[in-house]
Amino acid sequence: MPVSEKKSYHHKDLRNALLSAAIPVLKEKGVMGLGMRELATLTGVSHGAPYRHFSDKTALLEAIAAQGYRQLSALCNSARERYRQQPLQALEEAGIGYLLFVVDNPEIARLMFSGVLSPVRQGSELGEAAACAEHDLLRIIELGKQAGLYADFDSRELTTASLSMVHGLSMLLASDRLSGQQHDERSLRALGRKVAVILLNGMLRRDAGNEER
Amino acid sequence: MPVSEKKSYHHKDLRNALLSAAIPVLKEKGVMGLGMRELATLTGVSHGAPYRHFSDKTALLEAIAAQGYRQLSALCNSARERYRQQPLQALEEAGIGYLLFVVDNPEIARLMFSGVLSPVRQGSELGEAAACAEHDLLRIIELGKQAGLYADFDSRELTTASLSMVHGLSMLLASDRLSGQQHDERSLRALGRKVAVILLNGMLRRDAGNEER
DNA sequence: ACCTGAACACCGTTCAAGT
DNA sequence: ACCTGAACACCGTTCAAGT
Repeated sequence: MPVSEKKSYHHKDLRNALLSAAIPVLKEKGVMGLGMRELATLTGVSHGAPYRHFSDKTALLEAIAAQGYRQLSALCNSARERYRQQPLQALEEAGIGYLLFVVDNPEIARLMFSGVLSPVRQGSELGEAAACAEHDLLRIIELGKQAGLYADFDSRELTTASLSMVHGLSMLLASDRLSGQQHDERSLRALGRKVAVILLNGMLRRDAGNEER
Repeated sequence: MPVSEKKSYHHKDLRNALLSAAIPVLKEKGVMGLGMRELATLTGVSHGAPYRHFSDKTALLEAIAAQGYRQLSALCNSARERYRQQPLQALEEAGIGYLLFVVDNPEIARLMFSGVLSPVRQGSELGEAAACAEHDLLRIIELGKQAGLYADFDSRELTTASLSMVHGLSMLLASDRLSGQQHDERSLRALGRKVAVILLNGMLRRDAGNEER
């Protein structure tokens, strides 16, 4: 029996199969609707099997959230490298990437940000991934700071403000709380840009030739 | 047997008793840890009783979220009336009130904003309360807009930006995602003010004497 | 009108036993 | 090392019956 037929007693990579199976379920029925037993059935395995790979339902959810953070990290790093010489574009691109990710994956974002997954304990896979993503965003802001683009706020304040803005906008969009807003990429990019203008308008120095945009 | 001893067969106001009992449980164990049966026990009633008052666990959670929105409404309206002549102070005060509410009641905020309570169907108690709160915030921004304080953005953009900022900051704080940030009212007000400076700095016109602060 | 208590179908989780 | 299947304690929800 070839690999194509995975009827073998041992499921090749049950761990990843479970994670993959969880995502559509999460999208359709939300966190409260996702069940361990259902996941087992979906991956063609008995209901006890998942516990070889995840100690807990929470552990499974944490693994999914960690994947999400890794996507955010990747996205920040790619924006930073792509616009190495234009820190503002890099920031805007990362912000819009963040926004698109949250809108495309609202349930994963909920997992990451809703706090359902208790106060992230230090050292866990999830904690690592989250801290890493935060740091990757901060690096982008430091880029602009070092280029002397921003007004006299310290980096901490700038990061807090930027993160708050993009995070808030993303979550509002993800929960459909912005009346009459389209969710296609075009509209979202336009909205992101408008909000970015207000934010950057508040962050930038006024004296120099900040006419980069 | 006097009213103090509520051993009577009929619980006087079970509905509100259930809602009150739910809040501390929510704070301690989160949404996933709250059970209908537990709530029944806590209010001294059999496990079937709550279903006379809430068709569903979801209905109970929606009622709690609706209470939260009503608190936000109240807070906006009080800020608007208190600073009727200073639209910026009104906005800042409402924003900080929002922030304090979310930090003090993170689990309720999660209920309100996490989207666990499916796409808010029109006409429900929850939908009404949410729309009302949103509108009350918008009224504050309109106040400043009419006073000609803001730069040439339309009201929609200004509202989106303000709401995103305060909502994002609140949720980040509520889930402890802002490293090394204290949660006492003093620190929170200070943080809120710093972020408000950046935001308003981006929103305000520059020509006139916007030295209100 | 409101509450009780038995009942039902379903969870998450554990664990001896199988391969 | 990994999976099965029975078992356990616990859910949310329903409903006839009580007061």
